[in-house]
Amino acid sequence: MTWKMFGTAEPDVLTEQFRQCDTKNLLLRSLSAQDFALLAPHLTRVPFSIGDPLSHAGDAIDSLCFPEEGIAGVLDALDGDHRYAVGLIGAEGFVGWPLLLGNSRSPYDVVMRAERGEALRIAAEHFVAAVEQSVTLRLSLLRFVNVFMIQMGRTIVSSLAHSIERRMARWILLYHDRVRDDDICMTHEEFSLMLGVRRSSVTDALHRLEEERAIRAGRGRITVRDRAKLMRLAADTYGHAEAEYRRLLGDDRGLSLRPASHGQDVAVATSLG
Amino acid sequence: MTWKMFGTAEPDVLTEQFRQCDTKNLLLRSLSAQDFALLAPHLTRVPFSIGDPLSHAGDAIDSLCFPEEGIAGVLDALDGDHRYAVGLIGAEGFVGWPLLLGNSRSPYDVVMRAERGEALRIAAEHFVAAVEQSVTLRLSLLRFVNVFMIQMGRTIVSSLAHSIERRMARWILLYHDRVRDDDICMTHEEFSLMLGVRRSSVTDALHRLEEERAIRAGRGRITVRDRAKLMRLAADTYGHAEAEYRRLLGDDRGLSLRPASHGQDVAVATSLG
DNA sequence: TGGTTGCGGTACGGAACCGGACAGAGCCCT
DNA sequence: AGGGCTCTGTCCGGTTCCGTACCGCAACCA
Repeated sequence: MTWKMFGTAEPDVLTEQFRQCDTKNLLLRSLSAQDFALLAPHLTRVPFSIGDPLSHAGDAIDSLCFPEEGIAGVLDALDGDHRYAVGLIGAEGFVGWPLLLGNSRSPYDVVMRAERGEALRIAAEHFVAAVEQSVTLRLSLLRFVNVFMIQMGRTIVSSLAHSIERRMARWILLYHDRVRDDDICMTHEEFSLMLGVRRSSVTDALHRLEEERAIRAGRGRITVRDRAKLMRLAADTYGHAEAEYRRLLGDDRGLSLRPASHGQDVAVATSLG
Repeated sequence: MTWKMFGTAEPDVLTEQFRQCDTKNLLLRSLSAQDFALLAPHLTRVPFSIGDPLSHAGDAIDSLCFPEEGIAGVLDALDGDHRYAVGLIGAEGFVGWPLLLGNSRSPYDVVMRAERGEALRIAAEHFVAAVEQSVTLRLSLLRFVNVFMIQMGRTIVSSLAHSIERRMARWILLYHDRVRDDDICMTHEEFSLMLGVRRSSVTDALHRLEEERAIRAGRGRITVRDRAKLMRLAADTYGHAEAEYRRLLGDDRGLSLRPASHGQDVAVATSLG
């Protein structure tokens, strides 16, 4: 009797109606009941595999996704060869925000970066109709856009000012915030492409983080071992955007990203129970 | 009988009423007459000197600025020491967008980066009231926010992928787009702080650009000499955000940033005549 | 006119990181 | 068990860029 019953196939939208407590997307859960009701009739749960595109740079945005499980990497490309990560989006946000900003075409590639992802999808026309009806709905979604901009700003300054090791610590934390357990499924090669560094530089940086006992590295997997130490290593590259998220979208609604101290995501776990 | 009559002191808001053709801010000019009328009664023209803050990180946003002359540098700080540029805003946009995104506090320092700046200022409460009244007004402003996000994304990938020389070419173009003549007033020291590189690296990069005859360098000033060559040197770090601006806010209203080819800003000049 | 200050040019050693390459180690498939 | 593949660990020289320092020059001011 959990949401899993909707999981695999795409059901006829009209026959299913999501309840707000059925979704694991924090942004949707933070909405008022009325605002959620504007979106709910048009939501469809869809599965994603690693590498699946959620949106493609230059294409028209015909639907938006509210991730429930997994991580969406937002990538910008230079002339089509390498693609670099400008940010990450998980269950705390949504993909397709340019539509909210009056741009019907996606400026970025957005790609599922976890082996098993799930998202609630809504068609663009229904989305636009809903946000035009409700000021508060629009505001909640725009607040997430604001937080994402802050995350991008941090990406800029950390890439300008800090070593690969510190930036790695930051990205691992960004991933860790958005997965259930402590495992991050990603190869050094994928990390290197997203961070814009050499593959073996990733290897070296991970070794140093491992020596510090902050993580454990396996083949195609990184396990967070000491989150507090990672945060110390990431220093001021991490935490600002997350605090803004809590301030703007979290506090008064009992939601949060993974809490500052190490541990399971209590807020989500209890509110799901 | 030009707008200059309003220039120096701050006049009593109620006694002056801007006409749309009186402003040099491209965003305001692109609005419909009705949308402009919502803002106009509350606009005040204010002068800025180099270094003047338009907004301070963490502070409440009590007013917004639509630049007419000069350039606003958007800076993010790490723990208070160095500040790094994440983007530039001139007459094509406005400062204070977080308010539009449901955030009443500025995430960034915004500082005037030209010796003589001017902007139309509006109090936050009047701004909010106006954008809540008009969907089209809100959309135009949000479109600018969208373009600014794209500019930030480009800042990320260029800082990850490209040499100082190329990134310098990009920033010079970003400045050049936003000033009337071909002179950019900035010391190597200021450039180095904003780009997050060593001061003498700026000197070296400028020398190389000068050898290519793309610019001329003077004391505290850089003069654009061959814009086309600068664009070739900047490669794909420049042009994407600008094209999006034209697509979303320019084409159908006869506005544009400095055109792709070398020359004076014809569109603005003629529409002002 | 001469001092003061800030800006620009230059130099040097060292650190970080790159590009490329290669070998071993883990994993899957047959 | 063995073959093939991907991922990881490691090494090389070379380059970019940093940190620092020093000096000359321009602008400003008394």
